[in-house]
Amino acid sequence: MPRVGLNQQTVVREAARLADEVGLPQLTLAALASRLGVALPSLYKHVRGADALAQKLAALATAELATELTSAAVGRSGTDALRAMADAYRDYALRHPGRYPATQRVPDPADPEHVEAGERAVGAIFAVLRGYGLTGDDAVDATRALRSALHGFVTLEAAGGFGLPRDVDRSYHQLVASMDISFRSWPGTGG
Amino acid sequence: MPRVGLNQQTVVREAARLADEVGLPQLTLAALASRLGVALPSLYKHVRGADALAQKLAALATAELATELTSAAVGRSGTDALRAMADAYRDYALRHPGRYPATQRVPDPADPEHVEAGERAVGAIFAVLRGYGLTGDDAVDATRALRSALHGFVTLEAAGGFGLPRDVDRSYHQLVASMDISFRSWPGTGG
DNA sequence: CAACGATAGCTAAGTGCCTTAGCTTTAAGG
DNA sequence: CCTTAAAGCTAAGGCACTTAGCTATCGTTG
Repeated sequence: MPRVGLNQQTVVREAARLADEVGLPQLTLAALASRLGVALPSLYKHVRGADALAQKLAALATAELATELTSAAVGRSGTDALRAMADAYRDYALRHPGRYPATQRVPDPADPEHVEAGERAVGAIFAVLRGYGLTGDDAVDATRALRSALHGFVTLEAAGGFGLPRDVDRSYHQLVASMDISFRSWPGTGG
Repeated sequence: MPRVGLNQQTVVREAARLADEVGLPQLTLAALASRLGVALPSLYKHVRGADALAQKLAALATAELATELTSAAVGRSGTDALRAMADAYRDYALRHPGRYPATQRVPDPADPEHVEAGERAVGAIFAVLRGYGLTGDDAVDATRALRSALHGFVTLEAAGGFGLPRDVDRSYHQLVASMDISFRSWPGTGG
């Protein structure tokens, strides 16, 4: 029995690939072990268990998403930045149907990389909203609004929740355009 | 062994109650059977299996949500209707943490009541948007935007995704206010 | 180069959940 | 009263997760 030479990173990375292929709910330790060419209990040498794997996968996916959001916004501002970031967000969700839902897990305080990834993702959104002059409580509200809109849209889209034939790309761009208008005259009370 | 006298409706209703108490993922046939005072396989006399139960629960919850949305909007229009409906939406999600995620399941074409419930829910939103003068493709886009925003918000809220101390109620109202503004000058190309 | 120790990976075994098969008994109706 | 549909049961198998304990590999060290 030659050793395969796994470590936590290879296991989590393969879990991410598998999740994208078969869907997050179908990501099972059994399937992952078979994919990696080891017996199921061997995975426990690298990951504490199924829940811990899900958490590490969340950290990985959140970090990836944060990086894509950041790099989409770099060098742009205002409407331009918002559109680029929104497109990057949806692209990631569509390209990674298994990883994306994993990003919804709340960062584990015991995993610094996970926490940092979450902060980076929210920070990227915050930065774009700064370009609209939004700060303080207004920025918090606007960040929540933008996250809600983007997350809600891609979730409903992925779930097949949009039944009508109307072009989904176009609906998304309309949504982003409407958020752009909202941010220009954010209805905050100012505090 | 006295008969308990179950039928599909009592089973599904109890499943809904249980889901709200313990969370949708923890709604298990074993827990439900024990709650109803029967052995687990007895449930199969009333429901085809775990997946069919989830579908019936989705139909129930979707119908309830549709009813609440409709009754919130009745007798109102414009901003007033939008606010009332948005509040009803979030109230339902918060009061029914197990039922609400069940509503995200795509209606089963083989279950007319489920399909009808889904149409009723979307129809309620459509009706409110008609009050903003939105019709045709614009109404489709706006409906998707509103669903995305509301669903995204309550999902993130329920998942504990809003870490900062800023009042969540207020953020929600800001989101709804911004959607209201957007709908007044919907950025559609006109079709 | 040989012995050692850490550990990757294995088999075995137990739990919980879903599902099917087949039996028993209730209770409704002729 | 007797029949019968079906409500509910026990038994048993499958799949997923987890733990315990063993084996063998490989890097390190004497």
